[in-house]
Amino acid sequence: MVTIKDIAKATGVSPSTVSRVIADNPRISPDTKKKVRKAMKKLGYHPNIHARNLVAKSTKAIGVILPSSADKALQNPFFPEVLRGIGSVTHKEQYTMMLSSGQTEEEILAEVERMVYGSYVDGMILLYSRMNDPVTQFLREREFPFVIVGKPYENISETTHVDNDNFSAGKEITEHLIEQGHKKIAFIGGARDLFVTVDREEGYKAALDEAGLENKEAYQIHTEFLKSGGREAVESLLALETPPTAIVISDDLISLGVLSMLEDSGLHVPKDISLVSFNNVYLSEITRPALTTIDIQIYELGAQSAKALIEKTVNKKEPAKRIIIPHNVIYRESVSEYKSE
Amino acid sequence: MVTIKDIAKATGVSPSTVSRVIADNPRISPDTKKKVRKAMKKLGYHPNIHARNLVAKSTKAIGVILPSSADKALQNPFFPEVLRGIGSVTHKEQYTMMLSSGQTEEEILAEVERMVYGSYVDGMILLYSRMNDPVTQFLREREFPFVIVGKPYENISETTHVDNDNFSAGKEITEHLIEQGHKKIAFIGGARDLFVTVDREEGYKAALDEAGLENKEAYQIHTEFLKSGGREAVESLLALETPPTAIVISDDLISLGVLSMLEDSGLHVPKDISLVSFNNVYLSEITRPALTTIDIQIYELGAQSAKALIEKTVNKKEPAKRIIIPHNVIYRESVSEYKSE
DNA sequence: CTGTTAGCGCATTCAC
DNA sequence: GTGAATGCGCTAACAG
Repeated sequence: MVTIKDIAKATGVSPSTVSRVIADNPRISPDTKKKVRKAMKKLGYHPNIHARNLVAKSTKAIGVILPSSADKALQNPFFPEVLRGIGSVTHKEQYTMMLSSGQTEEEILAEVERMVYGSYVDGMILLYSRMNDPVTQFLREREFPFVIVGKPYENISETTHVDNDNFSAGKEITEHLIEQGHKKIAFIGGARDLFVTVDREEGYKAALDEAGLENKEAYQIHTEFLKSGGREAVESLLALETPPTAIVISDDLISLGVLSMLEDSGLHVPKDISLVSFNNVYLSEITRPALTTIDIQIYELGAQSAKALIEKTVNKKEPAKRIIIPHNVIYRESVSEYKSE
Repeated sequence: MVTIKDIAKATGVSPSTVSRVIADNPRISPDTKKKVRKAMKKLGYHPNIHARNLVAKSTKAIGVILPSSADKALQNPFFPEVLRGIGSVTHKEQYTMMLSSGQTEEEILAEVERMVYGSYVDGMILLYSRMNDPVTQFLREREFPFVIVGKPYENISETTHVDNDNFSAGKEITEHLIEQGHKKIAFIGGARDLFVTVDREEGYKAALDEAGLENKEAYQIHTEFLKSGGREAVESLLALETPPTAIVISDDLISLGVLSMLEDSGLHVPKDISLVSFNNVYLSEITRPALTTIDIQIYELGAQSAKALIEKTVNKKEPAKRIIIPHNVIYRESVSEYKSE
């Protein structure tokens, strides 16, 4: 391993000079800078982060916390995509990205504690948001920089987060359905304890209200992201005496399941029933018909969160921010006009 | 920040004793251990990794390299799942996991160099395998510990990797089709420069050969993982004068697209045509019909690779290993018996 | 069984 | 503009 001393010896200057060259200290003569840099390249010098961090107190690393991996939601293509977004800026800023999952909430908390106490990272990005989350609490108490992707449950105004305007998104997409003549519109969402779901649903309701449409309780169902649980719910929805002619679904992944079920029951999308959803994950292009969905710019969600976090870590007094990533409707083939009989 | 000294002072012992307690050195009396540990807990001591690593030369961290993120393949649910597997063992072993993506090959190489030269990590897991990969080459030259998930392109016997027996998997699943009476079986695979694809295809061919079935060139097509490129290919396959009655598809994700296309063309799976694929990603349960697929145990692939890597980093002389994770067929509804006319 | 000493690689005073 | 000295927090000899 080639150290600062080695290159000091090689160039005949002192270690501190080399250190200053690395930091690009303006008080070093251009000549020696050039000389030193040449030697660094020639000998293949690379700074040792541990030594550097030990003294500098900054790790140039951020931690990314995934939801507990017991959570099937992890399978959502959402995550690789945020990770990509985060990675793009950490890379550009020469930051390092530490990933932490954990099967249970306790495991996650333990990892987070280790990371902050052991000074592994300068800040954290939470890829989930839960009520009474011990991790969030811990971070807040220690005043450790963090940002949430999504909507915080508590202290919203004091915690910087990057999110979509899910209410508006829900409203817009529902309005699109209404414009197409639909009047009986259902909503299928994931677990109700997620803000995303709730917000999107509120938007859906608001659109119905504004259009003077009936807001039927029976039209709103909540089901697990994946798997069978939802089957019965959807079936009962279709068995209603006046079944919906269109459905707003809170996540592309759920749409996939619903789509299959529908076709299974002999209902064709969009001929017999229309479908819209959210996220614009690659899946939504592959399905037949391709899904009309809201693009929430997942990549950008990640990139912006990383940017905000890094800002926060370099300037501890950076105020809490709320960053809203714009969304837009991607029109594809899962919606058709409804002609009232 | 509470250091070793603080707790030394608090308990009236020397810093080294505290250090020894941390390392659980057997030559420390149970009494002082207890005393010291109590103080650590009380004062909230947590070791500073940077200090520790600076002297100990081991980072207790591993790097995980994703394929270049330009690659759409990153969207494959395969990745979150391997990550989960890796995370489970890093967590258990108190290791840390650093993630690195990068848009281009050069970016990735740069990150890897930074990681090894800056002694960020003790070893790396590569989640891809490519011909003439500069990263692999670099790691090999520097004799830096790494393991590949998948099959290495060069020096197979000298590089430890964890993989499935994709040849057998391809053979078995094809045999299943043959047992069901199918004689005209096609193969749809991803890019041909991936070993996974090739191996699975070879297995498919071997099964045909053994059964004395014709191995038609026109029955084998290769298409991008996602998107439209494949549409025409599949359509031409169906337009053949004797179209296949069953298709082996190299990845669940591709199956999803093919499935939609098929239903689109009015062909019902499995009534009109049977489908089998690989990976057993959660998607394969959701589709209608649910896919008969090969479970390759992605989670285990990740976990074993992490285990192997950690072993290798603690014992540098650990010989190169090849770890084969068993697969098994998951029978679902995308296959039906073929009754020859 | 425990304390003392030294040093890991680097950034940063303080001198000159 | 540059060098010498100091210390970050910890582990690892070497003593005793």
